[in-house]
Amino acid sequence: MSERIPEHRYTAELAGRIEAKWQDRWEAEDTFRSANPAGPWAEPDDPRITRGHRYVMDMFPYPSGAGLHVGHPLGFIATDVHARYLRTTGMNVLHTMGFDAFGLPAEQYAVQTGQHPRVTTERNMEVYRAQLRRLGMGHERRRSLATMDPDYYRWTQWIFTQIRESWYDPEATSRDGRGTGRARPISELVAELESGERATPDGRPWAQLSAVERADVLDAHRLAYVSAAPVNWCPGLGTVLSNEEVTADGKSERGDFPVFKRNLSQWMMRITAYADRLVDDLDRLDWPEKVKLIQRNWIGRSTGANVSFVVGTPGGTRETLRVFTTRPDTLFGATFMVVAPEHPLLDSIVPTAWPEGTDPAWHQGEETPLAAVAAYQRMASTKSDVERQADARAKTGVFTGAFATNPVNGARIPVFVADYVLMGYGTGAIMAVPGQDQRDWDFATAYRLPIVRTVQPPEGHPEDEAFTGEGPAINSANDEVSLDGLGVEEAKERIIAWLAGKGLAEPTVTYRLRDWLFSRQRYWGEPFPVLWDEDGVAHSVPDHLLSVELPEVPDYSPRTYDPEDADSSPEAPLARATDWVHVELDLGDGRGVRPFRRETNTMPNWAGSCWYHLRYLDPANEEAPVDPAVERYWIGPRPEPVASAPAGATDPGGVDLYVGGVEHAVLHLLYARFWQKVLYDLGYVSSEEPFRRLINQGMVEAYVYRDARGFPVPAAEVEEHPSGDGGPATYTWQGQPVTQEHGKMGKSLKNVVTPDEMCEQYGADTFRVYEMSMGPLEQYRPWETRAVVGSMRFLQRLWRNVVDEETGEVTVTDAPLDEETDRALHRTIDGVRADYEALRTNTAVAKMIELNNHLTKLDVVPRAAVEPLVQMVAPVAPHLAEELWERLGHDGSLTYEPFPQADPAKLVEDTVTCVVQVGGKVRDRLEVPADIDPSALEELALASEKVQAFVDGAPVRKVIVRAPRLVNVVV
RNA sequence: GCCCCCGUAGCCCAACCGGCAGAGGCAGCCCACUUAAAAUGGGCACAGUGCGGGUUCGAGUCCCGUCGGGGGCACCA
Repeated sequence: MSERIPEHRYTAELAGRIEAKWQDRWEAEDTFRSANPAGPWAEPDDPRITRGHRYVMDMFPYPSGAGLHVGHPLGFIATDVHARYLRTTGMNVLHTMGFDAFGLPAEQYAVQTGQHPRVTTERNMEVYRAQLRRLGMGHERRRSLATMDPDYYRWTQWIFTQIRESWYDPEATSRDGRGTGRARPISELVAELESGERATPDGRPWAQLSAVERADVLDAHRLAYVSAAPVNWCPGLGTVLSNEEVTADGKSERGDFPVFKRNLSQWMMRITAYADRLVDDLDRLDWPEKVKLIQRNWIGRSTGANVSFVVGTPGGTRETLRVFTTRPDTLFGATFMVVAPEHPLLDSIVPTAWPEGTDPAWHQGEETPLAAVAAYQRMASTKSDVERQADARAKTGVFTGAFATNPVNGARIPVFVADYVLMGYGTGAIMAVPGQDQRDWDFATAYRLPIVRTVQPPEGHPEDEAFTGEGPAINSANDEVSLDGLGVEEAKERIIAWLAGKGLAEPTVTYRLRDWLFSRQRYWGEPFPVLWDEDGVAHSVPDHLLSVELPEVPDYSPRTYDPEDADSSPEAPLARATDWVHVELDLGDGRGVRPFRRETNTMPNWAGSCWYHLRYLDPANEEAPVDPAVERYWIGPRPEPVASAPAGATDPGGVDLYVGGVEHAVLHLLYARFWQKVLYDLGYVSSEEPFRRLINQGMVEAYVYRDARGFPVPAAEVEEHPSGDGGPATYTWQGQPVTQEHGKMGKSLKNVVTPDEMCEQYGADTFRVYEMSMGPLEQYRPWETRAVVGSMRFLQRLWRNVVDEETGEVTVTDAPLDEETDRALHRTIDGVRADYEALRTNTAVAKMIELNNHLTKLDVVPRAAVEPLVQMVAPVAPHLAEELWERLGHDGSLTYEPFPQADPAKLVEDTVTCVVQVGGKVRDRLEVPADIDPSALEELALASEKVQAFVDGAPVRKVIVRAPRLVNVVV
């Protein structure tokens, strides 16, 4: 250490000592402990219980082997600052941190290093814990959890069992009595089937069904069930994936491997049963509109009607072809129909020969329709979804040889098969209305099919395009009903009513959302609490036998394949643990000890994060995932709905503040909402939503510097050369010019900066202040190490305002504040409180710097000003604040010291500067009493010499007075 | 193709209900301290709000168009 640096200067080194001291102290004193009203940790007498409560939460991290870079803690610091602020208001504040320890990244890292995932994950968690501790996080340690702990996943498995042992009854009254639709125990369904109150699918009495048949009936209702269906198979990851985990271009979200559709038997969760509530309840949440929109798009609710068409078969019988349409009003314009290549009706309606007189262009060069359809199906089946989308422009298809009858006009219309119709949406069949749908128009043009407009396009609408807009119906009448002249909405209502009267249509809602594929063929996840008996019937593991612990296996790495090998099949690593798989158990169902085979799939990593917000509340509870009274206290509905909620909405409950990245807009946030609603329906929780308020923190980006070849160069070694004339700066690396751009922070871009480096060079408090003053929490912002020094200087000045750098003596005076300082102090308190309240930490820091700079200019710093400042700084720079607080002569932590109060009397100025405008332009400024009368002010303004000069004798048309700040003279 | 968000000093960002464009920080320049440099402290300068219209007494703020950046959905019937 250089002897010229004053001994008691606030350097990184001193900051480091202070920070370690207070971190030890907080831990030893359990400073951040919050109180529970009930459950194993009940402390109902804690005075905070009745003073209000706040639950502040972060999306917990994956403990990856790479550790944290400076971008990761941004949200964590923001919630820590907010939670620390809230504690100064006397409230009971819950803020903790856990780990999303299961899942692909942890497993892949373990595979790379050749060690058990538990070992590497434990180690990574230790690194994370140390890094977060070093940043001064006020997390409540006893509430921490990791999803891989058997004590935790015991309850994940328990919840799975609840979901599997339930079914969705759309007729049941909802729990709040305001609507219909609720999950109910499967036992109630069994009772209905047993008593005959509800008929079995084929009408036989329940008692006559075999065990397997009964299981099939129940599986059709269970909220977690096994189904054989086309799923996303990702050979590169060796597992199947949910729709949410596949990107729009058909790659795995993690790893970017190709994904193929394979028909496989997999576990599903019936999230579609909750589609309506998942959409509707978004209105009751205080979430970014963007995230709500993403969820609405993903669920993709669309209302319309199913309409039945009659199709003749080669055997002379008639089949019904049902289509889904959002535009039943255009039915008179339906001139052909299209079914998806996978449509089951194709087996029965395709004739052996082409009908007389059909256009040879429809035959695709095939001798018979059977051959043409088979060839087309073959072609379509070899194309992946991605390829089908890539060919989106060119419409292909073949005539099936079959004709349907348009129910409104009896027209005989041809049925085509084409891959622009998807089996997975609606009914897999459409009525094609080329006049009002551009895709149908394109197809009709290519196949020379008739086009009838049934909505009048406006003038100037191109002749060769479909018209999809609003307009009066035309060409839409038969003997019984006419739509002509009606608008789209009225026309829809009238035609549906007419069709419904004949049993040909019913209003229908369809969704883009599919059921959630819930099984994975990986090792590092929660085992399913499911046993298969010798008949192939699945049974839930009884609750008292949970948890079903992950077995040790000789090789836990999954079997992965050539990423392009679409024909490979998943193979669960747990299947290799044969001793674990085969068990003999008594399920307590009266059938005694029987042999079972354990389910060998594991849950996706989303399972653990679906309910961790509940477990944080009551982590030591061994009777339930969470004590109901504890849940109700912390996250139960509040009396007032959120501000953005529509009239009449009630508060759904949930975490008071949840902060995390927007990348979980679907996935985690959708899945967690679904589980919460099931648990709510079953009566285990009082809150209908997990997260009442959500904020997406922005990403910390970093500058990327590239050389002439375009390769990134180490950002830390780049030199900046400001241009003399105020223009943009230039940059060099080792003397050669390099270009600057924004990018992510990452190893390959050579621009990673870690929080550990920042603590080393500046201290954790400086790092926290810098991150919080870079801009609004939601915003993306570039990291700039050079700029961190500004935050350091602020804390240094604050230190110096209290402590003599040479002697270490406290230098504050007990003299009263001068008027200016007093006003500045109260203005700052008022502003900073509001900023903390609204999570505008960047402007809070600016206000504190301003006050501190003012104090710096005084000869001696008054205690009465600097003590409140230290308190205000505490949420962002907690260690420094604690240290100064102690040196100022206080005992104990200032964590719970009440936030300073602004005196309203000191916020109002005696005199203010009034701006006088002439024609909207500022022409004069007047010092006036703050409570000046508007007419007196007007008089004063008009009397101003400068105003007189600009008015220049012109007649004054109007004077706008906004006392006391503004007068505008209009001439 | 459709939808959403964002454009303010060289850079990161403030600006409440439409009312003086600037709170704070970085970089720059000057000064003090220093043998010198760094660090530190003090001071100074810098934009009329991407662009074009409109509403208004008055627009960074509201409306329309346009350009640029970011994101979501996409043969969804």
